[in-house]
Amino acid sequence: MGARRDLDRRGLRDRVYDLVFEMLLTGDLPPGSRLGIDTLARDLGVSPTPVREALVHLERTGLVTREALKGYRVAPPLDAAQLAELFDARVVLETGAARLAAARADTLVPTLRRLQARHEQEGEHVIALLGGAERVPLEAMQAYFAADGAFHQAIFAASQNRYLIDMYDDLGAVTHRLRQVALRGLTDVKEAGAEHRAVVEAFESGDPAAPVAAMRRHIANVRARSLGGL
Amino acid sequence: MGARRDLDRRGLRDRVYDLVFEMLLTGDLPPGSRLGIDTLARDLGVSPTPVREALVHLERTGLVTREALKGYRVAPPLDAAQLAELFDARVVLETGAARLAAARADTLVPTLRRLQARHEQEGEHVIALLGGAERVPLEAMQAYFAADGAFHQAIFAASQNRYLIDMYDDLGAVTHRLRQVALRGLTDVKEAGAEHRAVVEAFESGDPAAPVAAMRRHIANVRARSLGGL
DNA sequence: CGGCCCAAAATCCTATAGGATCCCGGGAAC
DNA sequence: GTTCCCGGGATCCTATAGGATTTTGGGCCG
Repeated sequence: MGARRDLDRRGLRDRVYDLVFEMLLTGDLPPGSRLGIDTLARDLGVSPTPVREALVHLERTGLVTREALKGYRVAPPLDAAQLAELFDARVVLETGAARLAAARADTLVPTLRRLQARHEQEGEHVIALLGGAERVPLEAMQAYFAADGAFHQAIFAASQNRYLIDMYDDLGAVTHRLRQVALRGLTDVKEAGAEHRAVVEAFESGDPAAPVAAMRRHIANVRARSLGGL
Repeated sequence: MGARRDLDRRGLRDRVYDLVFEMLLTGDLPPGSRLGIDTLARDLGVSPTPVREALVHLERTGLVTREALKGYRVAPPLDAAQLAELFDARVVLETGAARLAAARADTLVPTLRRLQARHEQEGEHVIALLGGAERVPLEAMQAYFAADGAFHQAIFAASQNRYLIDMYDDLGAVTHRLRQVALRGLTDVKEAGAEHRAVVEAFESGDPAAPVAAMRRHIANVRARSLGGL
């Protein structure tokens, strides 16, 4: 009941928000499909009111869209233009965060080394599974992406800038959706690992401009690999 | 009644959002003061339900804060750390937008010239009023800030990146709050005008890196002038 | 056979009511 | 005198009901 109490403590609206958020990230909901308020309320066993508020909250994340008096829908898939803009925005944020984080490279580098090791480990795991079966289990992929995300988030954390961190989190929700569509080739695991290593070494170099350049190259390569697969 | 119909068309919740948003931007609400849902509903003549949803929407802008089961409050004033982070984030976004906008300098420069002229005009207006009376009318100040904002927003518009634009708008709400506290000296009107001119010329130069550098200097100077006044 | 109109169902939106929680002030116990 | 407890008031949160709007399906007209 302690758990129940914690949930009550955050309010039912926040719980509904988390639930719907997860539903959207799993991706089993086709983009553009309706998110009926009453339907959601029935499925979740709550009244429409907290569902409405959770959807208002989700609307600002870009995961759902709203048309007044017409209801909510799962956000449509990203078109080519949005994809390009998304990567441009990521370059801006990630290079900016790298520039700020460079001032705290000494404390950042050990963390980065650890996360990079985890990232490569998960990558090798994926490669091993890839050789065996023809479909990699979802869990392994999620672990790999989580390790990749942790690496980037560590740099933002080191920037110690709450506004950049918030903006990156917002983009992260959209980015996650991207992975469902343009599942970038699993063959880029080695390259991504090498680029992460280059980023770490750039932080070690002491040159403040080096991490910025390394990160810019990394995102550009991710972009090329993602769009190339289309 | 056409207007009434348009308002109905957007939903009462959106209207309440706009109203509360304006209330917050005028700044007559002391930071940290409570935003009671029932109180707001009574003042606006609506039921608590749309007020609640408008506040959920506002929560994600950073203008109001929420404590579960305790209610909403006007966001507390920005402390020194937040101020520093805010300017760092602005540098990241504005230099990034300038880098992207540089590719479309030819169409951007005429617009910037026009907005810069308007900015300087409003600036001279403020200076003239400053010489006459001891307090500059609020309208003149708002016109000056609006011209300043339009200049920066034009660069973001030229970046043609909806994510950067959205992020800048979000920061804009917080930035506006800053002006109420750290009303940066009116004496910086001339300097700001010169810096804007430098930005325009940097776009004209054809060097993609020039606008980035000019914008970085501009924000750094704004920061110095703002924080110096404290 | 295609297009238009209208009515019914579904859905959204707002209002209201009741239960749960937090805050505050008074009184008793140590 | 201080601390603890507790009861009333205010506020938030969720549930439910009713009005307004959109959508859909059938029938009618051209």
